[in-house]
This record gives sequence, C-alpha cells and structure tokens, in this order.
Amino acid sequence: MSETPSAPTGAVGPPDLGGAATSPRRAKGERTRRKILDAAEQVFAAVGYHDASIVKITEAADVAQGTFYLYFQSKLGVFEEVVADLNQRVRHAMSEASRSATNRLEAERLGFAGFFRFTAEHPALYRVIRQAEFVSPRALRHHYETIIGNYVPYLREAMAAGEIAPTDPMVLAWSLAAIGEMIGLRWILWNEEHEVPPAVFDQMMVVISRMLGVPRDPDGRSA
Amino acid sequence: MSETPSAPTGAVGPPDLGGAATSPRRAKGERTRRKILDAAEQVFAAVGYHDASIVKITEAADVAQGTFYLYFQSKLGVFEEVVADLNQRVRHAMSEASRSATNRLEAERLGFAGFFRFTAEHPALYRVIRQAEFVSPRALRHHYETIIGNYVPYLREAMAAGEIAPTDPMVLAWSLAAIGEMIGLRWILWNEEHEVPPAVFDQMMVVISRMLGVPRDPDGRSA
Amino acid sequence: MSETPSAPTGAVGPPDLGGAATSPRRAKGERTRRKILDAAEQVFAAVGYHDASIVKITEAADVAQGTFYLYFQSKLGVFEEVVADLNQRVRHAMSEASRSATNRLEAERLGFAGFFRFTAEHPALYRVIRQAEFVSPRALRHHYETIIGNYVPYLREAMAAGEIAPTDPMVLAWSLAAIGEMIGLRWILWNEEHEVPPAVFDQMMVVISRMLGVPRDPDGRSA
Amino acid sequence: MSETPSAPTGAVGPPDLGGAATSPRRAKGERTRRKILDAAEQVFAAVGYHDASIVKITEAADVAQGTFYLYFQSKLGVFEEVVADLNQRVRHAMSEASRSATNRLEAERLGFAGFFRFTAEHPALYRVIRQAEFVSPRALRHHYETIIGNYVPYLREAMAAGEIAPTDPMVLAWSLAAIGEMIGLRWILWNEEHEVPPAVFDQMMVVISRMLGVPRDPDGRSA
DNA sequence: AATGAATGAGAGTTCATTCAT
DNA sequence: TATGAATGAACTCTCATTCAT
Repeated sequence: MSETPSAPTGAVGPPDLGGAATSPRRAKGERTRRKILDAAEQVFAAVGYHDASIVKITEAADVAQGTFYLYFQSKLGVFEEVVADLNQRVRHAMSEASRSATNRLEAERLGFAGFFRFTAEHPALYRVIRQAEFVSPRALRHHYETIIGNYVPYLREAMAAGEIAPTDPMVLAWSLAAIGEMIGLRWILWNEEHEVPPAVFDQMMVVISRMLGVPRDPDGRSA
Repeated sequence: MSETPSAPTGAVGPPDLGGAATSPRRAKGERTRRKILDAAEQVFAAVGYHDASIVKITEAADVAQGTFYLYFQSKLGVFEEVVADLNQRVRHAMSEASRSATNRLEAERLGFAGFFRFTAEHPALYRVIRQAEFVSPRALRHHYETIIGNYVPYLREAMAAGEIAPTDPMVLAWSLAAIGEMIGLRWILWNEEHEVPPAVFDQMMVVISRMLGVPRDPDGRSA
Repeated sequence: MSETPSAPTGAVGPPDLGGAATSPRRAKGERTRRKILDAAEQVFAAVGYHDASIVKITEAADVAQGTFYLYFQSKLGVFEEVVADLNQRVRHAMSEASRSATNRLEAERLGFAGFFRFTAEHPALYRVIRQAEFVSPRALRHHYETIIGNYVPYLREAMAAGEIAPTDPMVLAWSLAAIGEMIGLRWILWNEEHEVPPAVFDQMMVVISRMLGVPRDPDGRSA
Repeated sequence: MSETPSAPTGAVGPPDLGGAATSPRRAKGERTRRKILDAAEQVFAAVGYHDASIVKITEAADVAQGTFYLYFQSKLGVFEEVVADLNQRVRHAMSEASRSATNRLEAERLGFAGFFRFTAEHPALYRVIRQAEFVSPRALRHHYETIIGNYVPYLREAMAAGEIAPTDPMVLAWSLAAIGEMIGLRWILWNEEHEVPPAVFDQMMVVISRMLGVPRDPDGRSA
C-alpha cells in the first residue's frame, strides 16, 4: 500500500498569478478594483474568456476602459485573479460545510453538499475554471492542487484511524474530486437546477461510501 | 434501488453537428476535405479553438483559405466535426480494448487501459473536447451522452448477473467516466507521459473495484 | 421655340454592351444560356447587383458555376445583357399599349398604363436599372436614351399637328418619363401594389394633360 | 377633386437612421467624427456604396481603421448619416433659395434653381441617394418623403389662393420632384456641367408653369 | 458542353492595449 | 485616480474567376 510518488506538478503554494499592476493605496481605488474584479467574474462566467472583452468588463463595472489597466496588467491578469478568488471561496465553502462532521463519510456527505451548493450559486466556478485549461494552465493546476492538497490529509487520517480502507490517498482524492465535478456538471449545470436531485445525491453517496471502503457500507454487501 | 429518472438531456442520436458546406462529389474533393479535417484536429489540439485560425488550419492542410469553405461552413463547423470524429474513435478504441474481457471488472480494467492509451496518442481528445464547453455545448453533451449511453447497458447486465452491486447505473457510469477523465488529465496530460504510472493505475482499479462492489474485492476488506 | 442642343450623350445606337463570351452553336447551349440570363434577372431584381453572386445565379439556373463563364464574360456582362433585355421589353410593352390611340393624350394615357403594367409585372425593371447608375453608366444612358428617342418624334408630330402646345420635345419627353418613373416607384413599388391607384392615375393624367398644353384641357381652366 | 388617400409610407418623422456608436464626449472626438463623416460622403460619391471601403474612408479621413467604429456602428451606419445630412442640406438650400419669391411660379423657379445649384456643387446628392434604393430603403423613403412633405403645404396654399389650378397636391409634388431630379441627372450629372443650360431651364419652367395651371401661362396658349 | 475544385485578395469588424489629458 | 480617444493587427468569411477533367 505504498503511496504513488507525488507527481512533479509544481509548488503547492500559490504561484504568483500575475494580477495587480499597482496595489491601490486608497479606499476609493480599492473599491474600484473590486468592482472590476466582480464584473470580470460575471462576464467570464456569462460568455467565457474569449468572448469577454475589456469593453464588456469595464461597462459592467461602470468605469472607463483605461481604468482597467490601472488595476490589472492584462485580460489574463484578471482572469487569474478571478480563478484564485473562486478557488479560495469554494475551499472555504467546503471546509465550512464539513466542519461539524463526526466521521469521514459524514464529512464527505456534508462537503459534497457544500460543493454543490456553491456550484449552484456560482456557476462561474465551472465556467471560468474549465476555460483555464488553455487560458492559464498554471492557474488550473494550482486550483486542483490546492483542493486535492486540502483533501489528502483528511483521507490519510481516516485511513490511519481505520475509518476507511487504505489506498493511495492521492488517487482517492482525485477520484472523489472527479465525481463531484462531473455530477455537478451533469445535474446542476446542464439541468440548470439549483441542486443535484436527492435520489442522485444518495446514489452518489452509496458509490462514494463503497469507494472509501467504509466498514459499515450502508447499502453494499460487505461487513 | 429504483433508478433515478433519466434527465432530459435531449435526443440520444447525434444532433446535426453542422459541418460540410458541400459534400465532395469527386475523389479529389474527398481527399482535400480529409486533409483539412486532420489539419484542424492538429491545430485545435495544439493551440485551442480560439487561437486556431482558418489561416493556420489551411496552411497546415496546404490549401488556400477559400478552399476551407468549400468543405466546411465555418470554424465552428469543423470543430464540431472534429469532436464527432474523436468521439467515434475513443468509443471504438474502448470497446475494442474491452472486447476480450470475461467479467465486468476485467472489462473495466481493459477499457480504462484502452482509454488511457487513446488519450496518450490523441491528446486532442481532451484539449479539443474540454473547449467544447463554451464553443459548442451541444457537441459536448452529445459526446458525454454517447459514452455514458454505451456504458450503462453493460453495468445493468453486470448488476443483473450479480457481478457488481446494484446502484443507479447512470450515476455509476458518470462516476466511472469522471475518474477516467480526471486520472488521464492528471497523470498523462499534465505529466506529458504516454501512460498512467502503473502504481496509480493499480490504485485506481482498487478504487473502481470497490465502487462496483465486486464480491471478491482483491484489496478491500469485504467478501 | 428653338430646340435645345442635343447633349453629347454618346451614340444613340446600342453600344456593344459586352456579354456573350461565345455564341452558342447548338440549341442546347441556347437553352442553357437563356436559363442563366433569366436566373440573373431574378437574382439581380431580388438582391441587387452587388449581393447577387455567380453562385446564386448559377444555383438559380441549376447549372454549375463554371458553366456561367461559357456564356458570359463576367458578372458585369450578364448585367448589361439583362438591362438591354428589359429595355427592349418595356419599350415593346409601351408601344403595343399605345398603338390603338387616336390622339396624343390618349396615346399618353395608354402608354403610361402599359408602362405601369409592365412595372408591376417586372419589378426587376426598376430594381435592376437603378443599380446601373454605378454599375454600368453606359447601360443606363442607353436605356434612357432609347426610351426618350422613341418618344420625341411622336411629340414633335403632335406639336406639328397642333395637338399639343409647342415646347422643346426633349425637355418634355424627359419630364414625362420622369413622372412615369416616379409615380411607378412611389405607388407600385413602395406600396407593393400591382397598379397605381386609379385616383392617382387620373390626377397624374390631369397634370400630364396640362403639361402637354392640350387645347381641351378637361380639368384646367384654359380652352 | 378629392385628394388621394395618403399611402402608408410609414412615420413622417425621421426613423432612427442608425449611426453613432458613441456620441463624442470631447471636442476632439467631435472633430474626428466630422472628419470621418465628410470623408465618407466624398468616398461614397466617388465610388459608390459598394466600392467604398472602410479602409478608403479612414484613409481619406486620415485616421486608423478602428477609429471608424468609435463613431459609427457600421458602414451602413455612416451611409445613413450621410444621406440624412445631405437631405437636410438640400432642403435648406431649396427653402433658402425660394424665400424671396412673391408667387408660386417664382418660388418654383427659384427653388429649382437652388436645387440645381446644390446638385452641381454636391454630386454626392444623386450618387449617394440613388444607391440608397438597395442599400437602405428606409433612408431613401425618408429622404423623398421629407422633401415632398415640405412641398405639399405650399402647393395647397397656392391652390387655395387660386394661384394654381387645383389638383391632388401629392401627385403634383411627386411629379415636380421627378422632373427636377431627372433634368438634374440628365443635364448636370451626365454632362458634367455646373448648371442646366439656360434654354433647357426655361423650357422646363414652361412645362412646369403649364402643369401648375398658372392662370397667366406666359408661354402657353391659355389666358 | 459542362462540371466541380481551387484560388487568394479583400471585405467589414473586433479588441487588447496605449496615450494624452 | 480616472477618462475617452486612438490604434492597427488580426480575425472570419465571401466571391469573381480560372483550371483540369
């Protein structure tokens, strides 16, 4: 049960994702900057990176075109900030959601629920991040890696505690993340619903509980 | 164990994915068309949909710009044909790979191996298809749906035969596809390797075998 | 009452308006040529010279693109043939219509009626000919000049016979033609009607009868 | 002598003739906009709508291509503005010219003279407006309708005053406009002269005076 | 006599970015 | 700090015409 070697995916800490051309010194500047960042998130989510234009973003933010370049170096610059922003917010949402759990399986259930809630409220998460594949691969990797990086220690602990079956926690973490992402894509985004149908959610949890090898698999045949 | 209702994801048959402005009437035309389609696949995979230009595609195909429009209606038109083409080819690769399996778990192992092989040989698969999210949502959905649609009957059979644990086959299929996609992305594309490291593959199969609820889970604690 | 000097508007006889690249030797070729010419008239009338394309014309004629150049030298070539064709047909229609008249005013009434009828049946007349202004000025001039040239002798005769008041017949002819064209444009084409409303027609004839200085102006105060 | 019903030619007020993408906010912008508009008029008059290109217009205006789109939405947009501009200017020229007249016939003489003068100085009037037939029918109609709309009340007054013979003023106005347009086309534009030959002008006035049914037709046989 | 394939210049338009105020 | 003006390269797509069969 040796762990697979960690792949050379670069530093785990956040790379310098470009961004601010200047850090605003005054409160007013800070507000303007925030307006633009929010507008950018909306626009990227609505039309995607390529069809988002500086004009659209600045119009949405209600500032002049030139103002954009006071706060961001380039279109790519804002994009990376938007990704970093979303990344922090999903992670926060998930950890908040699972905080009250008393065992791993419950933590998963709560964490997934939190993730889906966030997804429904911020479709930008998918729409923006999936774009990152070509637009800014390093931003994409950083996004996934921080999520997985948060996940692994918990899985490792649970294995140590005998709560779940031993497996490479990296492979397990990526697999779980994959499922969350796909189910969210399929049943929230495509269906334009605000939640995954309960029946689907339940079945997903059955699958996940089996994956984890939880001793008392509530639906499986083991134990 | 009732199945979740099938989501209204549209017709299963392939939608009219745009495409040919004219179907070639002579052998020479057919060759030219193929040259352009192949060039398009390369270019899309190399630089993505948006940075791919008709100039780049026609240069790669060694034809004049105008010639492009003899065979394809638009840039989006070729894109959709490329997606449809890749879709058929992965599905073929996977079904060929798993043909010789004698049980479901083996079929999964062979199918996943086939999928990863195809992925390594045709990075275009990911690079092109992930773009489809914004470029042509219907092409994307059609892609996933045909894959899942192929998958489900096999899972259902295996459940009926008691080979794997009962679950909603839809949810299970999407979950399995998610894992394959993510592991391929993480260990083949990001690492720029031609295969998933065997240790990772094995661990992934452990996870999958648990998910399926195979009676003799070779590594888990059940059975 | 001397006549104004004839302006140097070029030869009155038809200039060589380009056209046939080859004269077809056989009946089949003649039929193909006619098909293309008719299609061209339709297409020019429908979308104008510039938006008419060889593709559209050949599609409408149900022949291959290359075939076009067997019978016409260029797009401009067909255009000029179409104009010449229409020119002959209107003039024929007008002279036929006025043939039975017993005096000038009646001839005018019948001629105008014939012109409007032709206009209603062949909107191409206007739509094609007005385009000629920029596309082929010489075709346009030839068109107007043949019409005026036909007109003048009749006016001159009528003046000699004391049927209408003496005036420069050239100025009179152009004025009459102007009125016909404008009324047709305004009440047939813009209204998309098949005839000028009778009340308008009558009023127009009142105006015309005054212009001509017909002794027994049926509505004026002279006589 | 009832008037023919007014045809349903749409609102009399100027339609939104497209145009500015942004109205300039600073004096410099206003100057640039004007430069482009003037250049466009020249280019349209010189080569016609279709052969006019944004490149030609911006080169003539000595600005970059992109600048064009700061002030106009499209090529059609400037075209419509040019038409509207010319429309206002001819109407102004004509009303100025006839201001000092003491009777209808004199007003006509002065008005026509003013019109021909404008025509000679701004050949763009014809060349641009005749193009409008296909390019922007609504601009064309608006042009004619405003001219006729200005004309009619004067004719009506003159009829009421017994200055001219009663007729439908609409038909009369269109007929007069037709004559002006045609004579200008024939003797100014085709001849490339700066005025209608005096002999032609006089004859035209004879015709017009008869049309109007002026009691003391100075050249006719009545009275 | 007729076809379909191929061409390539040129069109209108967009847009990230820079600059002067 | 903020603005609006300006840029020009690049894009997708059209089309009259020529050519080989």
